[in-house]
Amino acid sequence: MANETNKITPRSEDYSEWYLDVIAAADLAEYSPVKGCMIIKPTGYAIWENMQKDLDARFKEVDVENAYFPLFIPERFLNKEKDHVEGFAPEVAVVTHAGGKKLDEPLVIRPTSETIMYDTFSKWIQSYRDLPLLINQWANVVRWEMRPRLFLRTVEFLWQEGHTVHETEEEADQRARQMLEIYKQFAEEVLAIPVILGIKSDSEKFAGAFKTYCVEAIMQDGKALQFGTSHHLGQNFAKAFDVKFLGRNNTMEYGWQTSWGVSTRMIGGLIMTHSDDKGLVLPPKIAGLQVIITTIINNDEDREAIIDKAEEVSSWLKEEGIKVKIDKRDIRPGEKFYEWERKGVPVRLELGKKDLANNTLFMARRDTGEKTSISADDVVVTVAKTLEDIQTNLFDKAVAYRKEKERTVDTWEDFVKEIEAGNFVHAHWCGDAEVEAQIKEETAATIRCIPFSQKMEDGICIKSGKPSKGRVIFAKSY
RNA sequence: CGGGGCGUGGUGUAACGGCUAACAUGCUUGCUUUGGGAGCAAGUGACUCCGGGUUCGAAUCCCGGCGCCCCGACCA
Repeated sequence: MANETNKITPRSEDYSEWYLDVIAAADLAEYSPVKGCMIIKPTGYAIWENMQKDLDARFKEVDVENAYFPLFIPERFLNKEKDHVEGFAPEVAVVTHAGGKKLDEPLVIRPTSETIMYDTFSKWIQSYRDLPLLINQWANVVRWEMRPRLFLRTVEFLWQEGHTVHETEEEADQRARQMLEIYKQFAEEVLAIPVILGIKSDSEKFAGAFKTYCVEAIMQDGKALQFGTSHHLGQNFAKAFDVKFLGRNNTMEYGWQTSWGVSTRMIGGLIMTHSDDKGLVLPPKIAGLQVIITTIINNDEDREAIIDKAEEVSSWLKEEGIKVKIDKRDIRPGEKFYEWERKGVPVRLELGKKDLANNTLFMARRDTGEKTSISADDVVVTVAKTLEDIQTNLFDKAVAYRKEKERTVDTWEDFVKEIEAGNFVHAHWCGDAEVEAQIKEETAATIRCIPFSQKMEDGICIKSGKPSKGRVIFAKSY
């Protein structure tokens, strides 16, 4: 472990250090020898697996199927869509040599798979009867980013990318928004992260997209995190890759496409939303381990009885589908408590001589730190209810926090002040990209999204003074 | 690529240009312990990142490398 003393910098002192300390203390990940790449350790990967499992089930419910496409993309594929190549050119890794010789055509390591998938889709699709085509892929992608940050921005990352083809523009748009909604539900129900849905301004749009919808979340330092995106690609890629079909009226038409994805970045968001200065805090629904039973053994006579009881309680909980483990290591209790706290296990049950005598267990919850003695007979019900409580409490806390950080301003002075203070600011914007760029230049704030919840109201742009029809959300972001 | 910081036992740190490079922690062994990071004892462990220079003398000062971290531009 990077930091054996496991001291965590308080959030108030240095947010970045706090974030890295939590990751180290919970043993989630570390940087690899290849700069910018990340090694995800078992503890961290377990979280990813849980995310995959839950999302996969949600995708299947809306008829999306999994497939896998190659890691390598012929360079010419990328060049076919103008905005796409311009957007990704600076950050792609290219293989020029293989098999001991120079390749005739360089191979790009996928930064995303639109191009290679759509080349294939064009062969799969003949008529409107082949539509909609709904494909998802779990994969790694590589983007040579300038500055890495564990989970939030690494050179190689794991993600899920969904790609669909539709007969009509409306259907594609609907699908893009449907997947966005699924991300929202997943974020809020499972990760307990409240999110805002909206559409990106042109300058923040995905390279090659017609519209980019997004899911934005707010972290404990007030910065925004793009949690996920869903793009309505229009016919841009279809035209570039010849994704055509014979329509109902017997004419050839280009498909309407979408793509959508979430990545290991979500783990970063999870950490920054819930964790505290003692370490990781995991919502029960995503925790690899929901309950840890720590034995407290004073002398050898009690050892067997305590362990037996722990095993018994553990089996009751397992029967209810609760993920539980017993820590019977022969070390002092405090050491165990601190360790599981750092790792974010939602509920800790302590079992010692006194509990055995009273037929009780001592229960501590990670989110509030609250400790109570509970009856061993009711342990299953109590723990199940507590897990639910923790899930709800974490979400409510995050919602309250977001509310606290949201501001509505009408003057440039207030805008600058609130952005400085690390808030999410609702403000009028005239829609001019140059004004947007100027605001970014002066305050480091970007338009996170034009929220779906935007109320249409006349106003004047905070920067240019020109008329505006509604407020957009500005914030500093990761 | 720019700005800042830092390289000393496994880890975290200390040491005015001057004694055998110190302290904490870890690890090993033994005993005693166990309801919030235990105690005692003995042991283990560092060419002070590399290369040069200044000096009677360098972890310390100078020059040059290399590496790491943070901040910014870029981004899921």
